[in-house]
Amino acid sequence: MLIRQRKPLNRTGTATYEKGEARLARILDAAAAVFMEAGYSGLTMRKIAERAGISIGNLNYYYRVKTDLLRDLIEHVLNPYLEKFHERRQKAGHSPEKQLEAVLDFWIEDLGTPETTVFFPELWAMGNHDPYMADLVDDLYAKAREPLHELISQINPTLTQKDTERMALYLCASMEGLTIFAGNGKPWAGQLKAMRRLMINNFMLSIKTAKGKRKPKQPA
Amino acid sequence: MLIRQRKPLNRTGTATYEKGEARLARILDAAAAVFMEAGYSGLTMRKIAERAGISIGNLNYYYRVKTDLLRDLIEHVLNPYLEKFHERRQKAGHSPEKQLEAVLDFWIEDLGTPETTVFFPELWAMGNHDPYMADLVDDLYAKAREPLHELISQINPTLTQKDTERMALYLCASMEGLTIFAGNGKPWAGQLKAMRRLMINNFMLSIKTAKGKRKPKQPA
DNA sequence: GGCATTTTAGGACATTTGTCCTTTTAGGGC
DNA sequence: GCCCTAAAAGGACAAATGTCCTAAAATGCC
Repeated sequence: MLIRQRKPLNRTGTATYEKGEARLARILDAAAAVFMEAGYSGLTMRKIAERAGISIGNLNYYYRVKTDLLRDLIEHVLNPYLEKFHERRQKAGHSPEKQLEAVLDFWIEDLGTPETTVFFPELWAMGNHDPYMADLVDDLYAKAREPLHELISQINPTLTQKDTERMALYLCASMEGLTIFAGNGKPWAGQLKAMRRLMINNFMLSIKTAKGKRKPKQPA
Repeated sequence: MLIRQRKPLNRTGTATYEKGEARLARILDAAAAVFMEAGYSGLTMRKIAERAGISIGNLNYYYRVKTDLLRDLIEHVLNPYLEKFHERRQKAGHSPEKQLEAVLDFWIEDLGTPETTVFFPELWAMGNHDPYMADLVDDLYAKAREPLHELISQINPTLTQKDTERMALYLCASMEGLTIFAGNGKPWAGQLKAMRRLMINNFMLSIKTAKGKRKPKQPA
């Protein structure tokens, strides 16, 4: 009797041929599209398959379980953000003030895109019920705040480490919160630019006027 | 032949006897509990019935369709917020500055509760796929911003209507965004009070230093 | 060109879920 | 105490959904 070995269990989200590789990317694109339209609760394997133009059986060949697909999907959508942020920061090579303004500018501008407007609130909600998602989101934001942290510290060197972190979190939270009100299709979407100016001005003011307790001795 | 009339179609979320009234409240409580634990995607009629200690048939007697239950649930959870906000504002009867600080204080404090931390992100996500929910959330925030609007205008009367609205939105968005990072169980939950101080200080600074274009003539 | 492996399709199955129906029990008005 | 309606239970059903299985088709390698 032949003991038929099932498909290797760890075969999930991988392909060997180029064709499979391309299909994999299409699947994740399709999943992202469905996710944006219908949200997490409306994300079904059949909708993804239909969107990708393949059969359920084929989709199941690439992703045996839905959770694996979901995780790959999140990474597939999230990764470009960190890249974009990093690259954008490099470009603004002026003073710390100008650099920070450039980063914030980009951040707030991005929050007006349909992808960000829809995707992130969904992530926040998922994070409340799924520890894995919570960790993923926390990591992403921690990395996104790093440039803020560094630049704030340069603009106002008297701030302690903790104060700088809090200031960065303040900026981050304020901008992310704006998504709900001035994101794509939201009631205040038309005033996103005005809000951006208002926020960045106030951020700069807050950073510069914050009185730090750090000794003014500069170690390096 | 007797034409058997079905249960009246508009019979949804109402009860005639006191017993039914109490059951109705228990159902919404149970629904809220399930919603908080499992999110919208995990909210099923059977879970609600089990949580409320009744049968699915009985639950279906009160709510024939799930959407009706969901809408009542949202209202059931949202209504207390506006009441609490209104009542809190009355209490702080000092200067506009003190009043505003009191309102913001309460707002940020509330965002640390489990209910708010879990419930609102879920609403934001739902608002992206359900126009009804989007309207509901927008209305709620519009009402919640009214006190801010009024107090900001008193603190800095040189601001135009539009500038005042934007400033109110800025505060609102910043605070709501903090939910994701310093809400109940979040990584920064322990520093919620510090963040509250930081934010309110900066809010006050922003309001006072904002240079308005309004003519200083006071119409009334 | 043949062959092993990947890729694809289609069907099938158990479970879950919203909704409905019928029957039984309880409550209030007369 | 009777009767009509409300309240409650339990079962049932169709649709949706995640997962699995098998067979066919495509693909790269020798």
